Amino acid sequence: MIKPRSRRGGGRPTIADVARKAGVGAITVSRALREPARVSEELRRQIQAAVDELGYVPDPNARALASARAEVFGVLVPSLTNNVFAEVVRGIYDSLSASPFRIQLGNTHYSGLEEERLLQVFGSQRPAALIVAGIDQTPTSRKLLESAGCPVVQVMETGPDPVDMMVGFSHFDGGRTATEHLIETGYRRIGFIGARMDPRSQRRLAGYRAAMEAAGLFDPRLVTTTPVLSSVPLGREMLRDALAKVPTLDGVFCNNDDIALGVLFECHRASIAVPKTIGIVGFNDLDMMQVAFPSITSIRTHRYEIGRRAVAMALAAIAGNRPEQRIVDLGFELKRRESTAR
Amino acid sequence: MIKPRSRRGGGRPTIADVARKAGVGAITVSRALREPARVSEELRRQIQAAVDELGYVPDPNARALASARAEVFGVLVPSLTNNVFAEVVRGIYDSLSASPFRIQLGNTHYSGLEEERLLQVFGSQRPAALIVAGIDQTPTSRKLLESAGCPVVQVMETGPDPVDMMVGFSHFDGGRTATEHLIETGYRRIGFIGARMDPRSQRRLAGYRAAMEAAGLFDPRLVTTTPVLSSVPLGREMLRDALAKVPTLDGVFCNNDDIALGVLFECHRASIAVPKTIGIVGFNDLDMMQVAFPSITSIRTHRYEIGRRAVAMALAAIAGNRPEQRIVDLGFELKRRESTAR
DNA sequence: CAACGTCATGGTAGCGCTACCAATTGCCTG
DNA sequence: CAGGCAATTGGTAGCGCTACCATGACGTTG
Repeated sequence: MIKPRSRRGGGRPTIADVARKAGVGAITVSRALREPARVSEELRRQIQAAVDELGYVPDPNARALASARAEVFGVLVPSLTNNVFAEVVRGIYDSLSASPFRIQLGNTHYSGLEEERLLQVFGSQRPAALIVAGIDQTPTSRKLLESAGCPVVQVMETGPDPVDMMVGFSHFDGGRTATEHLIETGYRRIGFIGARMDPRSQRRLAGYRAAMEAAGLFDPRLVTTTPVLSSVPLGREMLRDALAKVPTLDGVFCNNDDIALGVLFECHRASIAVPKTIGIVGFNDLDMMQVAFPSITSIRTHRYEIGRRAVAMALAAIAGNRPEQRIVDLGFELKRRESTAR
Repeated sequence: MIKPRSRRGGGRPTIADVARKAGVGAITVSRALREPARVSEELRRQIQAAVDELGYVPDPNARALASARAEVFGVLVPSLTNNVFAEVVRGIYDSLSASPFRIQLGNTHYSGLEEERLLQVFGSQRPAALIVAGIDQTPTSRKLLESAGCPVVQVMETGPDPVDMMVGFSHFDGGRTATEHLIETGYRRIGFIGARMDPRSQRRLAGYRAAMEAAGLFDPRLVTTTPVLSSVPLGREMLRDALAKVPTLDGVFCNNDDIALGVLFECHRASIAVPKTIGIVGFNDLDMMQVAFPSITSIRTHRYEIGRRAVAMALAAIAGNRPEQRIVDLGFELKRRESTAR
C-alpha cells in the first residue's frame, strides 16, 4: 500500500533515482553536480550517464530549501519600459546567462513603498545577491537590504554611503557638464526641462543649477518640471510651456533623450531653428540621438556596462573575494552634435 | 546538544514559531494564510497577531517544495530592450503585482536553442503558468511546454495551433493593411524595409507581398532586409540601401517604428520630401510616432493589453475555469498620419 | 435518537535536496 | 610499522512547508 513516488511530484526523476541507477549515494550525485572536483572521474561519468538517461534536472526549490540559499539574483528597477533601465537589465541578464543563477526582476514604479514590498518578497527567498536601482532607499528598505544576508549592489548612481557596493556615475556632474557645454557654446537663456523628476533627475537639475549660477545665468523661470512619466510627446508639450514662460529661451538641457527628441520635433513644427535659435542637449545618449536630424548632443551613459559590472561585483562577493573597490564610478561622456553646433 | 533552530536558517521565524505563539497547530497557520475562509474568525485574528509580531514571511521555497507548485509565472521574450516586448512585460507585471505570483523573466535573444534551455530551467521550478512570445517554438520547446503541467499562453501572435492559449494579432494582416494603405494613397514603388526578420517580421513581409501582388506592383528588388537587430540608425542605412537599388522608390513600409524613424531622419538629411516624394508607414505605433515631424503613419498594436490578457487567461485557468475562447485576437489599427498624407 | 454529513482543527509524513558528521581507503611520515 | 592525514564516499537528519488523513464537536435527518 506504499506508493512512495507518484504521490505528489509529477513523477519526475529525483536525485535518489539517479543515485540508484548509478549505484552510488544520493549525496555523491549532489556533489558530482555541484563540485565535480570532489568526485572521482569514474563515478562522475557514471552519474552523468544516469542523469542524461533519466533526464534529471535538479529541483531548485528543494535545493534552495536545503541549502538556505536560492540561486537567484533579485533585481529592482523603477521602470521596465524606460530604455535606460532596460539596458541595465540587459547587461545583467547577459552576464548571468551562463551562470546557474536565475533572475527575479521587480518593478517598483518609482515608489518607495512598492520597493519595500518587493524587497520583503525577494528577501524571503534568500537570494544570492540583490541589485537595486538608485541610492535613495527608504530607511525600511535600507534595513531590509542590510539584513538580506547577501551582496547588495546599488546601481545607476554613485554616492557617499553604500549599503554594500555601488556602480554608477554622478548625475549632478552630468547635469553640470551638459549645461556648461551650452554656456560655453554661447547660449544664455538656457532652460531645464524635466519629466518624472526622480532623485536622479533632481540631481541633474542641481548640476544644471550649479552651472547656471556659476555663470550668473540662473533664473528660476527657466526651470520647467513635471512629475508625469517622461515620453517623447511630453517633451513637445513641455517645450511649449517653457517658451510660453520664457519666449527668449535659446537653449534647453533635457532631463533625458525622450524629452529632447520631443523638443526637437516641436522645434521643427514651430519652425524654430536648431541649433541656431535654440540649442538642445539630452541625457543618456540613446542610439537615435546620433541619427536624429539634426543630431542631438547628449550625455552618454554606460548603462549596459553598469549592469555587467554590478553582476561581476556581486559574483566576486559571492565567491568570497569582495572587490576592494566598493564604489565604481563609470562616468559619462559629453557627445557634441549638431543640436548645439553653432 | 540539540540546537534545532539556528543551525542553518538565518534564525528567521518559521511557521512553527507562529503556531506556538498563537497556540495553534502549524497546519492551521498555513491554512489561515492561504485559505482564510477555512479558519475561524478568532483563530485567524490570533494568528495574524502572531505573524505581525514575529514579522513572519512564508518561505516560498519550502512552500513550492511541499506543494509541488511554485507561485511563479515564467515569461519568455526574445528581447528586453525592444520597446514592444517591454510593453507586454509591463502589462504582465502590472496584472500580477497584486497577486502572490512572482515573475521569472527570460530573454531568449531570438534563439530557439536559448528558448529550449530557459524552458528547461523554468520547468524545473514547476511554475504556475508560462507565457512565451511567438508561435514558432522548436519541436523540443513545444514538447517542454506541453509537458509543463501548467497553463501556457503564447503571446504577440495568433495562429492555428496553440499549445494551450494564445493572445495576439495577425502580423500578416497588419503588413497587408499597411501596404494597402500606401497603395490606396497613390504610392506605387513601395519598398519593404525590415531588420531582424524574426518570424513576425516575416509574416508582415508576407502581408506586404500579398498586397503588392494583388495590386500588380510586387518587385523583389523593392524588398530590403537584414538579420541585424533593429535600431533607428539602422533604418537610416537601410533607406540608403533601398534607394541605391531602386531610386524611384516612392514609399516604404517599415518592419517597425525604429526603422521608420531612421528612415524619416534620412529623408530629412537627404532633403527627400515626406510624404510628397516618399510615404512612410511604421509598425507598432510607439508614442513618438504621433509627434514626429511629420507624424508617422503606423499600425497600432495593443502590447500592454496583450500582457494583461495573457495573465488574465492564465489566472483563470489556474483557478480552474479555463476561458472558453482559447485564442484571443486583439487586432490592430491603422493610424493615418502626415507621413502618408498626400 | 442512531446514523450521518459538515466544519474546524491537528498530527504525521513526506516534498527533494544538502549540511554535517562519520567511515573507509590508501599513502606518507618518523 | 604505528600514527596521521588527505581523498573519496555515504548515512542521517533536517530545511519549512503542505497533502493527506484523523479527530472531535456539532447539527440534521428520517
